[in-house]
Amino acid sequence: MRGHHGLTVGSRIHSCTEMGSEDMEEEEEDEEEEIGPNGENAPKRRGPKKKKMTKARQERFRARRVKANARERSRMHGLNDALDSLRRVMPCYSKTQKLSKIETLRLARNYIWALSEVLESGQSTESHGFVEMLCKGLSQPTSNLVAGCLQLEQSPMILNKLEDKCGVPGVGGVGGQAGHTLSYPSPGLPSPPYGSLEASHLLHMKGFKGPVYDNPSPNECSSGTPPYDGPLTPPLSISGNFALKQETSPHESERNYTPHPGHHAHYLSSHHYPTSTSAGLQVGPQGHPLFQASRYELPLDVAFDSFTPSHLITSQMGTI
DNA sequence: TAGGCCATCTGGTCCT
DNA sequence: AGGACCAGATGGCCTA
Repeated sequence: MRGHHGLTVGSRIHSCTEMGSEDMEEEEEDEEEEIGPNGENAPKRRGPKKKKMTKARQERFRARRVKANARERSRMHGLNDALDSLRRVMPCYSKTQKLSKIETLRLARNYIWALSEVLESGQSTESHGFVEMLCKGLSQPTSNLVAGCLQLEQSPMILNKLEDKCGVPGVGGVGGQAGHTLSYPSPGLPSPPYGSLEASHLLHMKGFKGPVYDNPSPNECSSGTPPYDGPLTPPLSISGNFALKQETSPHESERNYTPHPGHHAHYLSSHHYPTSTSAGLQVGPQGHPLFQASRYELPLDVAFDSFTPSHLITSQMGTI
């Protein structure tokens, strides 16, 4: 069984300190008589004798450990690079305000799920359901971010649609209870600082030919991962491949997810969304999670334009 | 100060 | 034997 650990914290720490100490050299080579739980002599330990930890062995062990640490580090860096690549093709991408790892994975899952639904059932990417799918299971700040990106990109008509469906006002033009109002001079087109679009994101809007990698990691190339060069391929069996029920795992529900403060660390303080309820993320008839946010703010460089479902779909399916 | 997130170290396990 | 992968532990950073 891979990854199973029988060691307790104490024993591990103990073994660590032991390994690092000079006492290792004094490790007994002779086999002691072990006493069993009932006082009887326990059978002598079988297997190869524990080799004496000489200075040389200790040094070799240390060198091996250092090498292993370096490998592990670069492995994790590769993993993080891959995660970053994933972030870049997510509905919302911000260089300064990165989604956490877990939120990135959740959003990715939802994104695939939502796009699959679009392809299978022809559901509109601007529909309420699409937003719901995207936000399902995400923390409130993240779902707000995603929904906010969507809102920024969508027309007032969509906002109205959401209003109608949710029975709550859209985020864009409603005065917040807290006195913070996010208003857009021209709907769909953000005013500065939202105008700080990155070139890669502009591509989403004009003839997008697939996800853009700003700076492909050498690790990804070397790791044998082929660069993305085609349209997203929906799963053949959507219902079968995805847990459409979107059940929250016991672990997840136990977590009682709390928004990470950092998620809005760099947001504009003047752009808050109104509070609706603090009931948590509940997608459904009772309302869209977007509007249950206690607060919503956008990061300065949020790539709201990268989330343009219709652009994405049409560009990846139609223009290729 | 508590809690969330992250990077790193570490030892165990599996695989080549 | 050595590398990859995994998960636990730990400490740092940040924010409410």
